[in-house]
Amino acid sequence: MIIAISDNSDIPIYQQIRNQIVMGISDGRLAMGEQLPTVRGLAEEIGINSMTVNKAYQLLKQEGYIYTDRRNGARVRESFDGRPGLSKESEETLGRIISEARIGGMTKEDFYQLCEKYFKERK
Amino acid sequence: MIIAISDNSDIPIYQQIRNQIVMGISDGRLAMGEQLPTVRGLAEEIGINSMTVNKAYQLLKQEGYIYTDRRNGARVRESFDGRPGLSKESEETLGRIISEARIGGMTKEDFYQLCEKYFKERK
Amino acid sequence: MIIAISDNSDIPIYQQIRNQIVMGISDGRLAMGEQLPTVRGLAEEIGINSMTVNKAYQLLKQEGYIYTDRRNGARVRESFDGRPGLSKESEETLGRIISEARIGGMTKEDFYQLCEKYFKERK
Amino acid sequence: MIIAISDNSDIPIYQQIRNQIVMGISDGRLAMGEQLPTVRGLAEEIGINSMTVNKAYQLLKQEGYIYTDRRNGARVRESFDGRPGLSKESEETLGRIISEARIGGMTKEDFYQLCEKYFKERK
DNA sequence: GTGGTCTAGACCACA
DNA sequence: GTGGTCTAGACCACG
Repeated sequence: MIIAISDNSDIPIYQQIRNQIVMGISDGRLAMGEQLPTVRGLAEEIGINSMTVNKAYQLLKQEGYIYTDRRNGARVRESFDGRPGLSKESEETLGRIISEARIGGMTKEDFYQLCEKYFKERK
Repeated sequence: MIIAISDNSDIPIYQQIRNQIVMGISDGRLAMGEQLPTVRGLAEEIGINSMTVNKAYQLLKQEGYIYTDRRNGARVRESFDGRPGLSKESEETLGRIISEARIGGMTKEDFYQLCEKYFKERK
Repeated sequence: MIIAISDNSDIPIYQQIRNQIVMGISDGRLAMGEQLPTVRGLAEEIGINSMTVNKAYQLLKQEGYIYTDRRNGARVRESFDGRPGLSKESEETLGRIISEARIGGMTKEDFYQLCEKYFKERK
Repeated sequence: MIIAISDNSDIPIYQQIRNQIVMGISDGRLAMGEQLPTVRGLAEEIGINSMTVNKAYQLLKQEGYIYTDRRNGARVRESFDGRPGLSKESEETLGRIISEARIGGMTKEDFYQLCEKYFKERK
C-alpha cells in the first residue's frame, strides 16, 4: 500500500499517515492481521523521520487499529468487535460537515450520494 | 445566538467560533443577511482576545459565509447559490470519517441514521 | 510540587513524570484545575529534554488527568466524574501484586494495612 | 498449568511468563516444590523462543520463587519464610495504583472489595 | 510565551 | 532487526 504525504497540508504528517492507514484498513487494502511496513522502512520510503512514523503508529495503537507484536512489528488488529460506532470527535466533525453541506446547497440525497462513493470504494 | 468555547478542546478557539457560526447558519439560528455581533462585542462576551474573533470572521469571510459591509458590520451572506458541494478538505474528512465508521462496524444504514440527526436539527 | 526522576530506574522518564503527577493529584499536592509547570520549565528543572516532558503531558492528557488550554498551558482536570474505577491494566497489575504479597507471606490484613498507608498520605 | 501469552500486550513475553507462574504459585495451581516444565518444553508448547522462557526462569530464580536442582529441573521453592512483605518496586506500583483508584472515584471500601476478588481466587 | 510538530541522530530492550 | 526511548535543537500555530 502506498502512503502519500502532502507537505503543504496543514494536517500534521503523523496524522496523515494515521488517516491513510485507517482508510487502507477500511477499504481492504490492508487486511486484518496484515503486517504494516516497519517504522524505519516507511520513514525511509516517504522520506521523513522515523520518530514521525513511530508517532503515527503509537496513535493507531492507542486507538486500537493496530498492535505491535515484539516479534513481528506492527500488525492490523484481527477484529474490531467491541468498538463503538464513531468517536465523539468524529461525530462532531460529521455534524459540522453536514452543516457545511446544507449551506452549500446539498440536499440530503446529494449528501448520501456523495457518501455512497466512500462506502463503495474498495481498491 | 450563544457561542460556547471549550477550553479543553484541541480545536483552536477561532475555529470553534467559525464552526459554531457555520452551524448556526445551517440550522437557522442565524438567518441569511442577519448581522453578526461586532468583533469586540463577541470577544468580550466570551472572554477572549478580540484578535481571535477577528481571525474567525476573516476565515468565515474568506470561505464566503459572511461579508462585511462598509459600515463595518459583518452579516451572513444573503444567498449561497452555485453548484451544491463540499470543500475538498471537508470531503476528504468525510471520507476519513466513513472509513472510521466502517471499521467501527457501522453499516451504511447506521451511518445514514446518524446523519439524519444532524439534518433534522433546526433550532 | 517537586518531581524527582530516577536515572537508574527501568521505568521510562516520561512514565515516571506521569506517575508522580498522578500521585500528586491523588494526594492533594496538585489541586483540581491547578496549573502544571510549563513543558520547557519542567524540562529545565529536572534537566531533561522538553520532548520527554511533552510526552508525559500528552499521556496524562490522553488519560484524562489533565488538559491543555492554549492560553494557559496545562492544567489538572476540574472533575473526574465519569471515569471508571481502575483501568484494566492497573487491575491486572493489582492482581499480580496481590499474588506476590500472598507468596511473600502477607495476610489479607497485612496487605490492607499497607494500603492504608497510601490512602492516608496527603502531603 | 496452562500459560497463555498475549501477542498484543505491552508486557514483554518473559515477564508475562514470570507473572503467570507467580500467580500460579499464589493461587495453588503450582504446589510448593512442584516441578516446572523444562525450558525447551515450555517454549515449544507456547511457540516461542526458548531463550525467552530461559529469561523468565532466570528472573523467577533471582527473585527466589523457584530453584534449579542439579538434575537441571526447575522446581517451585518449598517454603517462602522470611518477614512478610512486598518488593520495593511492587510496593511503589501499589501506591501508584491506589492513587489512580482514588482519582477514579473509588473509596477505600471499593478498593478492598476489588482486592477480595484476587485474594479469593484459588483455582 | 505556550504547547505541538519535526529532524537527525543515538542507545536500549526484546526476541 | 524490531519498536521504544531520549537528546539537542528548530520552527510553527495559537492567543
